Amino acid sequence: MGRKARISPAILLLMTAGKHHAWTLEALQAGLSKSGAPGDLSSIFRAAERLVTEGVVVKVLLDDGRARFELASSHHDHLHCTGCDELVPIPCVIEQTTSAVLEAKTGVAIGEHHVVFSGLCAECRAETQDHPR
Amino acid sequence: MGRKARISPAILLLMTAGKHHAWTLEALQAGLSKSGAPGDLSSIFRAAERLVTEGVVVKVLLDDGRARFELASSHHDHLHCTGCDELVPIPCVIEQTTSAVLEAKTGVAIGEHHVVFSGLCAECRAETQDHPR
DNA sequence: CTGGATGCAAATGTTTTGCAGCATG
DNA sequence: CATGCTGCAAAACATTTGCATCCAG
Repeated sequence: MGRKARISPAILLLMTAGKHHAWTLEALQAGLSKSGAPGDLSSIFRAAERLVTEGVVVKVLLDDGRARFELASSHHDHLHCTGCDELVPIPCVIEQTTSAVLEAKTGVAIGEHHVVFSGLCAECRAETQDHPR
Repeated sequence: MGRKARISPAILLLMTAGKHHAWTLEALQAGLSKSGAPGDLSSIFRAAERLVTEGVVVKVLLDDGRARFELASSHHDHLHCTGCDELVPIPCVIEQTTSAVLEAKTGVAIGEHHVVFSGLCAECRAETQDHPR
């Protein structure tokens, strides 16, 4: 085989550590760097994509233009704090029947859904008060 | 004031015409061009942003990396056909209580939510069968 | 040796900004 | 003749790819 794949395992380690729920490529790079495993964004990108292909990790595309990677697990939706940028997992809010009804109504075969609630977490609200403008 | 703003009204005209529900910048450019009002993407971009600021239009960020603009109206969610790339409006699927419960549980002050169902519409499913690979 | 992983650099795709010109009022 | 919209060009951003290299087996 090839060189001992340093990045992929390190990514999984980071994610398992649980500091964040979802990681941008830059966050991964920063985290890896701290762990003494610096790496190029492209390498991290490829490792992350590899993990996605393997089904170990899923890619979450937020509408802020940056993708996040998180450990694959049962489906859930997300809550995005626009202040600290943290992505918090929440139980899926779409009932199974909802998709079925939509399919019946629209004729569109629904494959998946993405739900993102956005707002400010308690901490960020406090900070906002400190710096009103 | 400045030159008669050609683009903004033309955009609204296009959107009102109702050919699509949501328009990417390129779709707007193509549509305007057909209407005899060619324009630069940057101008269209600025006009669209202006309309957003005025509250006439809203920007919808899909996770395919391209923003869409649509006429502002009552809140609704979306159904995205990944085949023809059309964005279909659907009634909001998030109950008011859902957000409230989430706020209570997480402490996050929820400002808004984005729900996008994705799949293949009937037409695109048919085409897919024609071209299995 | 061989194949996969890595780093660096460059290409991509889209959005955004800088800047000078010009039409409209 | 001032305002602000426009077009062209280039910057900004995040992602993605090309390519030569390197290392474990």
